[in-house]
Amino acid sequence: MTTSTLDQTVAARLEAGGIRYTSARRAVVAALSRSVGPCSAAELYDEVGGAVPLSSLYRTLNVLEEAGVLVPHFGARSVTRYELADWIAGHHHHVVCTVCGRVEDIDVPEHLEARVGEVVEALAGLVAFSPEDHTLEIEGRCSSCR
Amino acid sequence: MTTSTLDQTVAARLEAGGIRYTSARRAVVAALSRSVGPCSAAELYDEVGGAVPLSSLYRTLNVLEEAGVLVPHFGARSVTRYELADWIAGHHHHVVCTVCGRVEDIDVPEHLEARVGEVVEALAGLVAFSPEDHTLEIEGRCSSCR
DNA sequence: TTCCTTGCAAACGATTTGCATTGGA
DNA sequence: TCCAATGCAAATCGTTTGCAAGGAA
Repeated sequence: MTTSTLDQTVAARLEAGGIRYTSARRAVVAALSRSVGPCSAAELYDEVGGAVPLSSLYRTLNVLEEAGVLVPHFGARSVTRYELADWIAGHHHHVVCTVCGRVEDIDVPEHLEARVGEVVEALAGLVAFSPEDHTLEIEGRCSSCR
Repeated sequence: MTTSTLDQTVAARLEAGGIRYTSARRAVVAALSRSVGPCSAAELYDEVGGAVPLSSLYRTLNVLEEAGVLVPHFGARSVTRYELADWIAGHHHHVVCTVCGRVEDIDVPEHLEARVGEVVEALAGLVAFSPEDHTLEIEGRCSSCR
C-alpha cells in the first residue's frame, strides 16, 4: 500500500469515528508504515525526529489503537510495540530474534495460514474457547545474528 | 508431576548450575506449579502470602529464568508473567481471554503440535530465520465470559 | 466560541539496584 | 567460614495524567 493510499484509508477510518487526523497522527502512521516490524514509543520518537514529544506520542498511540488503526504487541520485557492493524497491513505473524531482540513481520502464504487457522480452531475447541484472533511468534536467530 | 518430583527436578537443575535452591525459590516454584497459567510478580507475592518481599521476588524470578526453570510471558501491557519452562511443564500454548484478561494453558495433542511445527519451519524458512521456539496464542472469550 | 489536541511537568506503577545483614553449604 | 541470598529503601524506566495553551471547525 502506498503512503497516500494508506493515509486515505486511515483518514476514512478516523473520520468515521469523528476523530481528527492530525499531523502528529499522520507522522506516527507514516513511521509505522516504513517499519519492518512493530515499534515502541521510544523508537517512534526517534523515527519522527523528536517532532512529537513522548507524552503526545503515547496519547497518539492510544487514540490510534482505540480507533483500530494500530495494534499493540507485547513481545519484550517492559516495552509495548505497535504496528498497523491487520486490516491495513494484512494478517501476518512475527519472528523475534533472541539475540538482537528485533521483531520482524512474516507475511504468511495462504496455504500455511489456513493450516494455522485449523489448528487454532481445534485447540480452542479443546478448552471451550471462542477464538477471535491468534498470534504465532517464532523465536530464534535472525539472519544477521546467525 | 507431583510437587516433590518437581522440586527434585528443579533442585537438580539448579545444583548443576551451582545455584542454591532456597526457600524463597521453592515457594515461587510451588506457587507456579499450582497456577493454571502464567503469574505476575504481584500475583506470586499474594500467592506466597507476602512471605517474599517484592524485590526478592523479582530477583528470584530472574534467577529462575536464567537457570531455565521459568519462562517469561509478555501477554499484557505492563506486566510480565512467568510460568514453568516447557521442559518441566510440557510444551503448551495459551488462550487469552479478551474480556477478563485471564491466560490459560492448553496442552497440545501431538498431532496438532506436529502441524504447528511444520508451519513454523516453513515460515522461518521464508525469512532465513533459525527457529528455536515458538508460541501460539489464541485470543477470544473464555467459557466464563462467553 | 467550543471542543479537541498538544506540550510540559509531575505523578504512577512495575521493576531494578545499592548496601548492610542474614543464612545455607 | 564465606559467599550467595535477602530485605529495605531509594532509584529507574516506561507510561499516564493534570493543566494551561494552541488550533481547527
